[in-house]
Amino acid sequence: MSDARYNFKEVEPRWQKAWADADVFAAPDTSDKPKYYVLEMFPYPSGRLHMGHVRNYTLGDVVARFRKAQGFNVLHPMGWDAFGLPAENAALERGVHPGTWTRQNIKDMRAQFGPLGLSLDWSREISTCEPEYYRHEQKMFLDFLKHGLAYRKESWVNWDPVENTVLANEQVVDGKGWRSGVPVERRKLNQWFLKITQYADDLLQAIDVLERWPDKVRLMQRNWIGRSEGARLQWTILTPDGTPLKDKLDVFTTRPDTLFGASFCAISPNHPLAVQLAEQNTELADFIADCNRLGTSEEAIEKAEKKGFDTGLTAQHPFDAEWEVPVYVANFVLMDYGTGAIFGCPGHDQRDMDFARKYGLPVICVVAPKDADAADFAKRLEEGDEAFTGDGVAIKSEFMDGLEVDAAKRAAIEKIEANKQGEGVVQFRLRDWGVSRQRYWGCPIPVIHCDSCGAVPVPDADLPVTLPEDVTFDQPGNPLARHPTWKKTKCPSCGKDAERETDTFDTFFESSWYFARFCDPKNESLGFDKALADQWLPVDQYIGGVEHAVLHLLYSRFFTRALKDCGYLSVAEPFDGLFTQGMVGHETYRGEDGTWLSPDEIKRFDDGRYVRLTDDTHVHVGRSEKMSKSKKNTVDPAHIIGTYGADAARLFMLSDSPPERDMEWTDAGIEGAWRYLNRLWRLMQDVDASATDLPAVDSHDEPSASLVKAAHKAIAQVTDALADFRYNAAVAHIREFSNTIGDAEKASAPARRFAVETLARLANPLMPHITEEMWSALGGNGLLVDQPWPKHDPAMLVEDTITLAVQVNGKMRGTIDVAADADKDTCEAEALKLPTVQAQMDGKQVRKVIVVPGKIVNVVVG
RNA sequence: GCGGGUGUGGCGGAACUGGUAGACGCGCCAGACUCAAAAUCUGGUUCCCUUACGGGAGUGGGGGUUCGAUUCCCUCCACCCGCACCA
Repeated sequence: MSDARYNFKEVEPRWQKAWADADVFAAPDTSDKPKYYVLEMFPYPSGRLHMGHVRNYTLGDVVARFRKAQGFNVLHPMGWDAFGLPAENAALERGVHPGTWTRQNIKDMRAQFGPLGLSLDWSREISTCEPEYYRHEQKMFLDFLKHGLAYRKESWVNWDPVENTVLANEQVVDGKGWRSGVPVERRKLNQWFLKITQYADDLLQAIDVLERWPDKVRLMQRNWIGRSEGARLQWTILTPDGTPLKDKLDVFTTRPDTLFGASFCAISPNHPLAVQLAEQNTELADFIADCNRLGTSEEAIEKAEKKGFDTGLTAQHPFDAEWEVPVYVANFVLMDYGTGAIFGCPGHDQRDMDFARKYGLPVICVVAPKDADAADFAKRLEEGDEAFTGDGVAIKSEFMDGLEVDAAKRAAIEKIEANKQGEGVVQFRLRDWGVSRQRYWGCPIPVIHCDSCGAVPVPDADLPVTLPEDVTFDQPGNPLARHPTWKKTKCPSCGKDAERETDTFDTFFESSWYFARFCDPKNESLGFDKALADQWLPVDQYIGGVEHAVLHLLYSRFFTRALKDCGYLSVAEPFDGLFTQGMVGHETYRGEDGTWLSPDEIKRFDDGRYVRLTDDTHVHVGRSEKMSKSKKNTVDPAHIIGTYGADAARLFMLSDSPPERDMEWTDAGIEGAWRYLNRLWRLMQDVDASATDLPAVDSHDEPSASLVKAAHKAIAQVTDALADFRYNAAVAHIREFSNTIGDAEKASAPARRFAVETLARLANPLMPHITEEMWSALGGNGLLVDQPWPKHDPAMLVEDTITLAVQVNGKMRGTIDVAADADKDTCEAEALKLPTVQAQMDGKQVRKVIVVPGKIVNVVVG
């Protein structure tokens, strides 16, 4: 009699050691097998693994183990996204150096990874905060400079007043910093930019090719890139006394067809013309200052009134020199989009309509629905407050009259181009990626500023530019900027005294190419060897949270293209398949005073009431929300794994919900998973390991035959489910199969042994430790992790007799058992014999009988 | 406001190209074992009527197509997510 309970504490570490000793997860660069690159978004080394990590890496591990068994040469690496602000905050709070803090966290987290039993190739581990890593991205940046893909310019930026640094557009969410959560301010700074807009069209079009990406993410990227077709046209600006300004006003529009409905022009408060006018006009200067003070937060925009300031200038209509419209500075015109100037057509743009009504500007209808009475429609529109933005035909528009919107647009653009007043253009919402950050714990930007030569690249021979260790965090601001000596250097070009760039790269810089570094992680002279990158890339299956849909995932797509154009590698798309997993949540609890309570501060009664342990007061139970410290609903993975083991944690995570959906962590769920492991354990102990002589399926031994058939069915079902990320369904099929084995008491010993062995093999990617133990107990050769994936025999799925559903008028009335190849007449006759069918036919006639072979018999009566 | 997604028992969720709705699990109920508990095992568990046999209703609401709809079409509702003064 062996142990009644499965002892994971002994079993799991033993197999982890066996895998490590045999080095089974190392990915050789040369192999006969086809490659398969599985990657999960690498973690920031916070020091603590959380449940979100466990879910992410478990999902990736299932992919990796399944593909390995299917005969692929699997690359499944792990590393650390090690630069970032939390390290500096730790330095500030505890006086520990960011490097020391980060490296200790990496050590701690690596230790926490061990008990999970993941199939990782640790020989490829990388850490982005080490010069061995970031020196290569300094080189890449210099190559981008040479290829015109990086530039420096002064511009308005998003300034996070808490993090004391600039943020990229993608890092501003609802007008707030993505990490600090405080409203960003606008500042004008000199910044380094990467020319992501150069690839806007390609990044957009190639989304169509990313068929193995979630539609949601593809859509988000499409919207973010925001392509719109329209025209740019130049308006001549006249001063109040009628003299034209030297510079014409460049305006972007998507509706050139509505030009004859123009009633004003408006420019952004930050438009050069506005700034210039404000120099002589304090009222305008105050207005501009007012606009800039306004936050960009959601509420601020919502509440903000559309305000304009009449400059007194007028703009000459492009198609009619006699026609002049007023020029406003308006708070709703963005300097960041288009040209920072618009023409207003109140009849066909709601915002322009609101503006026109407020400032008493004319409303001219120039598009009417095809079937409407044009004059009547125009009258109502021009008297009302609603703009018409639908499709229709141009009216009161001279040469465009009668044309539908699209045709009118083309005609307008033709005319504008013929008149040399502008041209048809494609405008993107996407902005260039600002990568300068005024922080210490990041990769130094390898540039030297010289008074005579300007910004000079650091020569290749002087790379890497490493971070100084002796920095202080006793005051706000960038420690690099106030370091006494670090920035002092000589100009590589003229040799005079010069200063280093003290900004560092955005942390998304490191994560934009790490997947390529894993292909050749030890390369000292290059970021990676081109041949190796070409061999392993693209990543076949990438897995991570949807929160990076337009951050990391877009930057990486751009970066890979830029690297390609600089000759680093050959692929343009880094991630062939993407899977975005849901969050791990937990119920939340609040006391009567509103404070959050953790699960161990409350007590649940059988009747469903919850009270606070300290004083028995009522506890409000909230819905499941993403685990967070502030809501006190976190569950520590280390504690769970210590109590139930990695396999139980993995099983629960995989079985509870489909992987793309949010899941709720519950005690009952993990308990249930743990019970199942013990069930597997007992199942295994009932098997005679020596019964290896599985006979051919014999109809005289029905119990054995059906068990073997069930095994083949399970192989087919589990294989399909694993192949398309239906892991919860895979678990259901595995459990169903174990129920079948448990019930098959009359099956022969060889049949039972075969079934349990098959079960172990199918469950291996999900529960690698206990299945390895089962394999070994059944006398399997070598390690289960090295075994090929089982194949089902299609002949085994064919049944002799089948059960057909019988309906009367579409309602289920019973079932019949017939031979699998029974003809329609037989099925019909059998169905009509059913008493429940007869009862329904009382006094009625059979109109017809529909027999769908193998599916259903439907008797239509009436 | 624009765009997208989701809606199935007490709960998480199954259901291939329209064909036995509720697989699998959680929870719950009953029983076995036990002095007792835990663990385990057996049976039950969509709702309503019925001792049972059986019948009726049922996949967010309403309508449609079909012999047959969770699945296809129209419409409405609720919730979630993304973007948001984008010219």
